[in-house]
Amino acid sequence: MNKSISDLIEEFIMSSLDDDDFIELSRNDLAKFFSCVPSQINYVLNTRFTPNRGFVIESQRGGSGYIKVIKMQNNNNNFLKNALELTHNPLNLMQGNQLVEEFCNRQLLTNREQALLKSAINVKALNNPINMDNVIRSNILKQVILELMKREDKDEL
Amino acid sequence: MNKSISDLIEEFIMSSLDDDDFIELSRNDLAKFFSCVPSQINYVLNTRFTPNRGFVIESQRGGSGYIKVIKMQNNNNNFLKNALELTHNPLNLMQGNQLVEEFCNRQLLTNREQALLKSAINVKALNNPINMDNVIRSNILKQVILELMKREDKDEL
DNA sequence: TGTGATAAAGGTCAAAGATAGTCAAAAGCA
DNA sequence: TGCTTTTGACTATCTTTGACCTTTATCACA
Repeated sequence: MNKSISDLIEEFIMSSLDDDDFIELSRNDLAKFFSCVPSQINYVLNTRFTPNRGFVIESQRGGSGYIKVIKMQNNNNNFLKNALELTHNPLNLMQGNQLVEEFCNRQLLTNREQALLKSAINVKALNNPINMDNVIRSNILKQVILELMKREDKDEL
Repeated sequence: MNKSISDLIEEFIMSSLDDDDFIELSRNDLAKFFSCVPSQINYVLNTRFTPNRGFVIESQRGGSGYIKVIKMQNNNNNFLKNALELTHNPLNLMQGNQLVEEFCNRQLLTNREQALLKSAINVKALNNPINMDNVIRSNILKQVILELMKREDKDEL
């Protein structure tokens, strides 16, 4: 696959996080390194290092400013509760997929289950005449989360 | 018989799939290569690389977008083929659940997967203002079936 | 020492660019 | 004449870019 600059920046940050729970970076330097405009760094952070995927961003402006990308800890109980909160609002395809991926990362779903659920919430599945995709998607995920909470520690995965 | 451009495009994609289970291609490049309009690629994909013939298409728009043509592994399973037929019509809750149970009986889904999918198609999940539940339910199951046909694995993590 | 100006970060948002999808009319052909 | 193929206008989605905005550290200087 032809990788976009955003993909490369994502990989770079991701691999920097291999060893540590967080990294601190300079938006301007990173932009220079990848020969892109600084705001593209924000684009990557906003679309790829989201809470749904288990990341938190902290930053400071001004002289000696920085951006800190933090990998969240694995506490699945809170995670399920938070996830349930998320389903109170409509979720677009990307947000829905990210949530499912995060379930998988946290070993709450197998890869196969991940793939099946992504199919269940994809555009073709939910395509409907009144454009309620995002609402239905979050309803579906809410029910799935409730099911997961119900079964937790009943099955061994 | 005189071959149409669509036939040639079909052959090209087909032979690209000889060695691999999937290929990724650029709609615009392929259209340029065959000196046709981009939408003709969609025509070929829609008429020749259908689920019935054992293919699934995935794609992404925007910068560094792509089209992925995937050879299904499991498309000889007659039960799955029949199930796919069923999803061409709306399915009510009972019919949907029965279908999922039948998958489980035939060892195409684990018990956990069964429970998750039943959650995904239950009344609360699909509740929507214009009562299209049954249509959406069958769309969801169609996508799940295609995913199952695509995969040959039983389970893993 | 307090403070206000300035420079050096990072943030936001919308436009432009790059792909792919849809649909129906036109063209071709059996 | 009726089905299949070809075309292109319009739409949807993702990425890249840049102008403009906000925040903060620091330094000059009263």
